[in-house]
Amino acid sequence: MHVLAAHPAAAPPLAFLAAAGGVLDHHRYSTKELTPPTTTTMDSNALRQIEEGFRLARELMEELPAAQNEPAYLADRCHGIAQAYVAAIRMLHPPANPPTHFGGSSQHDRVIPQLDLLRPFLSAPSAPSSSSTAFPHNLGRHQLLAADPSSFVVNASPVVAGTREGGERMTIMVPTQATAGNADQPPDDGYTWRKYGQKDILGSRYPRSYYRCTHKNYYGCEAKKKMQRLDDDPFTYEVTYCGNHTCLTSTTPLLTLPAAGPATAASTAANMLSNSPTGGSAAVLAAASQDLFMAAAAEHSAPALSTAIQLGISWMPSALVGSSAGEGSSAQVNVPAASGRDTAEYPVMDLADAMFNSTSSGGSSMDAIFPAHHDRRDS
DNA sequence: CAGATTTGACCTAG
DNA sequence: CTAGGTCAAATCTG
Repeated sequence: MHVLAAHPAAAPPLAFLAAAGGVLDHHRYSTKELTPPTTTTMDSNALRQIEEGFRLARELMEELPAAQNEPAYLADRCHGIAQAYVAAIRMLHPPANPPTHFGGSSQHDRVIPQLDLLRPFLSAPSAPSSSSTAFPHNLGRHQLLAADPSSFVVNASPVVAGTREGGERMTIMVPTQATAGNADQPPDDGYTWRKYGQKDILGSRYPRSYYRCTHKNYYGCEAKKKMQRLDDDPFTYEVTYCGNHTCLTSTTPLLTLPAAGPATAASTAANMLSNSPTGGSAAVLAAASQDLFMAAAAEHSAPALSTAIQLGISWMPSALVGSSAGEGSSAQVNVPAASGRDTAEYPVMDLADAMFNSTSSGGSSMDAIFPAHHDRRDS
């Protein structure tokens, strides 16, 4: 089964939109190209579990304003939601039926412990209080999800700074993850980057690293970022994003789903949970959880899908929006002006990461998948 | 072996 | 000329 994914050029990841204030344009994120659920024969119990998860998430959304200062309560509620989905995962993808993709054995036992990683987000004191906070729209979702929202600082609004190329540039401060083991890396931002240079910067203790989108050669994606540790805080990276992603990477290229089984997309998302290559990463968990919403919705019905979009991308990031709901909701996302691929239908499934980030068996899959764009010029 | 990273050389705006 | 940004060959890695 193929999910063809016409894709907007620079549309922000869904979770990011929600994180930035729950802004979601349902027209932009049309569901028309979803895989029809009619061909699946999902276990009705699993469906009920998914619906239960949606219901709990909806309740939590409604309670959020009142309960925002009750981290323990929120954590419990989230745990309940998570358990509903975990139950669905188990039904859809029992251990006795190991995945054929993402190359691994079932490790569902890891799911629940990973979910606990969400707790720090829920108990985070508050979101950045600046009412002028603006997020880079080309920022991948994982970064927002991975970073402690209390320390996630957008250092500058979109600027046309004195860079050589001009254009949009946004700088954010991203804390390293103390629990991530490898403190040399800031949280994954959901896109795949290729380092193309490193430079010692005058007056800076740490070198600056230059990255471009891994898929530049396939999509002509001009997105770039620079990362540099702060002199006075080595545990914080200053990340400057330049340009928008025009690739299909973070938010769904076309792909081949696992061929068999009643639970294709959902189980794929489940596999992301189970077989995350960066195992234990809250960012990956969050992404996978989001994708689970999307996947479940894709296999459900259109109305449920709408709900899934609203809930699936909202309930977790809302924790990141934080207690200053009023101010937080004022954060605006500068969705790029619609043009060309910007207006394409936005697929809800987000399995690209699974392909590009979660499997090493792809080999020359890019050639097979994107032959028309194969204009690579460098190694 | 393909793709990612490293790193010195090169380019260019100021 | 200098510093920041990019290129590309060498090297590493899975």
